[in-house]
Amino acid sequence: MGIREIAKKAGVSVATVSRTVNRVRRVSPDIAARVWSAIEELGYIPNTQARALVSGRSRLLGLIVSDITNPFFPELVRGFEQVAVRSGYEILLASTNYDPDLMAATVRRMIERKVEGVGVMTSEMQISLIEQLTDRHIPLAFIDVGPSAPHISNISVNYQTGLGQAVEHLRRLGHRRLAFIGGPLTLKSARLRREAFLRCFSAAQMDSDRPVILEGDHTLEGGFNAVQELLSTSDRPTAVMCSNDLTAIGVLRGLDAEGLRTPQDMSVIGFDDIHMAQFMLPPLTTVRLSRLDLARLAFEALIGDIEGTAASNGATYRIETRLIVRSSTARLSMRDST
Amino acid sequence: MGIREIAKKAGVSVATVSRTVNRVRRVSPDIAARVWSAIEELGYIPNTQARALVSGRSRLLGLIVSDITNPFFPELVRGFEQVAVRSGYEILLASTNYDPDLMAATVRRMIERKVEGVGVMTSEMQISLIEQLTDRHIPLAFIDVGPSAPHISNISVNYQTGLGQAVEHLRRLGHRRLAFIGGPLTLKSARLRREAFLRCFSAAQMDSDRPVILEGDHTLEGGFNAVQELLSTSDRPTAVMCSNDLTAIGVLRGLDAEGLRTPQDMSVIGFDDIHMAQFMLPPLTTVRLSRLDLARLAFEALIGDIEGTAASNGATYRIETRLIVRSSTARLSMRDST
DNA sequence: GACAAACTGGCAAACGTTTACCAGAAGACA
DNA sequence: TGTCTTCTGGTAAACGTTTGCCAGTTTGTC
Repeated sequence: MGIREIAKKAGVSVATVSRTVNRVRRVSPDIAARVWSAIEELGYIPNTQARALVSGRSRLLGLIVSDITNPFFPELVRGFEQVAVRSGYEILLASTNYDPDLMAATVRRMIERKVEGVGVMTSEMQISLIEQLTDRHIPLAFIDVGPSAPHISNISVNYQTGLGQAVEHLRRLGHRRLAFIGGPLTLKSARLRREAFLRCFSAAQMDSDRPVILEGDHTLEGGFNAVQELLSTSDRPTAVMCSNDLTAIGVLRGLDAEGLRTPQDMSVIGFDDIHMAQFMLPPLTTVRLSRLDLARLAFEALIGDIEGTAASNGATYRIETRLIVRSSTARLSMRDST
Repeated sequence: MGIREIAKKAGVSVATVSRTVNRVRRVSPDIAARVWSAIEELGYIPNTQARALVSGRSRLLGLIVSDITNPFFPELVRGFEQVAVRSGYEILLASTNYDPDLMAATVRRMIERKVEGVGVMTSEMQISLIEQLTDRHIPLAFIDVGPSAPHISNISVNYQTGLGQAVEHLRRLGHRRLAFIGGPLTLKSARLRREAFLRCFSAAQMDSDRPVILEGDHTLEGGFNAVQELLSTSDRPTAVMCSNDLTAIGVLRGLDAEGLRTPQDMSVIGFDDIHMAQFMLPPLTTVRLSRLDLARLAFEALIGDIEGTAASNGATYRIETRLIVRSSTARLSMRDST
């Protein structure tokens, strides 16, 4: 079950077996054949740990997400896994559930396992933790919120495009009073989305008051609960933009609970375009942020740094967003336009 | 950065450092203190690979799911991860996407990484693959479909209870013509659900024809597409039971597309009770199968076998299901009862 | 006070690989 | 034919830990 047995069975040295398996340095065809058949016969599978120990390469990548339960992430995880496995890497997944202690423990686990890089798909990461990684020269790929430093790549999401299209879409439908339900303000990525929305709102010249800004928490419950608050505002908005799809789905449900219909009584737009969005009632108009692209970019960033093929310090990748119009938005009805 | 540096800094041997870190065999308090402070100072983190190599324990568990994108699984993964990490294990996640080749590759990866056990949360596993694992004495925990053999545990889901409650619920509401949208017939777990439904149907004495049985594929699209077929049957059913929640959600959407209302025109019941089910419009009546319990049981089964605390061959664990009534089911209206 | 038992620390051999270095054979070239 | 390369295979030293064994010291018992 070890390389030694194979060597003995094939009548060669362990070095030759290793070289055959790894296809490094020519080994004569007949000997290689002997080795392969011995491997076949004994069902030998190399031990990655030993391999990693001596070669210094674990071929392990960390992937940290904030909440695996949010459908956005499984789609991202799948993309990341696919491309990683194809390149011979394994992935170590961790869901931190927005808990800083868990995050710290996670980083430690990743270091213990000697990951060669980690994708951080969440914005809650203390500087000290980042340093623990970079001090050990472990490349990091952040989405949006990474500091710029050597061995840290950033996938920068262009919220502006999609959000701009969304606001414009609502404006054309006659909406003037808009609301925005954001994520927790402690999350930098949530703040970015909110700020981008605000900019788009200004740019659209709605000739109206400032939009109503509500704080959600990127969960279904958060969206549901925000509806009460939304409806109790004086001069009630006619359309609401949400910081993610989960929030929007919660809003849909909340509106229904209050006896309001979407989109007749309120237009709703989500963000992310999770697969399920198109199966909602009504199908959700939302801004698409491709998980597959995100996963690919994060992986490429990491690999580029690890294998030294890319400029290894602080590359920034850009990713676009765009509006997908479905049926949760509609022209403002006369009754509401007052 | 290795145990050697710590030893030198603390003025002790590597053995002592190892023993201090692992808290095995008393080491005198003052020496231990010296070691710990050296560790602290140098920011030493042990190398798991070296550890695993010599101790023969990787503290790695495999978790194979069929489709990480199905919300049922992330919830399960999270539970599994939580309890595993708490016990000092790491988890290697793989999503096979129902692809046998991917499954084979996955098994190989798991063996290479020397996992100590694997939870198989999918039913597509060829005998030869199972053998690859068991030949190496790697414990397996299956849900529903595992063969019974040494080192193979099974979590057996009692579909009967929940499904029975569901059928009875529909019967009381006056429904007599039922449909069932199953998963792919190639999936054993899908077959089990279908058969359990059939048994419950018979038991309920519906004094009617056999139910309409449709084949779905456990996806949103599958549910959506099945609706056409469902509506085109002669003597159209008045209620439909789905093999999982994703299918049910697809059905909700499909019915809406056909201009039918749920539950007035058709009652719908799902299976799993994914978190999102209660946020559908209407909130989905469904049969709950606790992911957390499932995860816990699978983990316990594995650990019991690994650490030899449990009867190590072929333990079977049982898990219950129960109906959660929400709003996607309603009393059969006069118009439909013919 | 003598002897045994129990502690505690160090030395060195594993664990299963990769890989630098070496040596012999074979081919190239004059 | 002699010398210089180029190939190809083997030997053994790593990689960073754990742990069996040994030895020296302390504690306990009579």
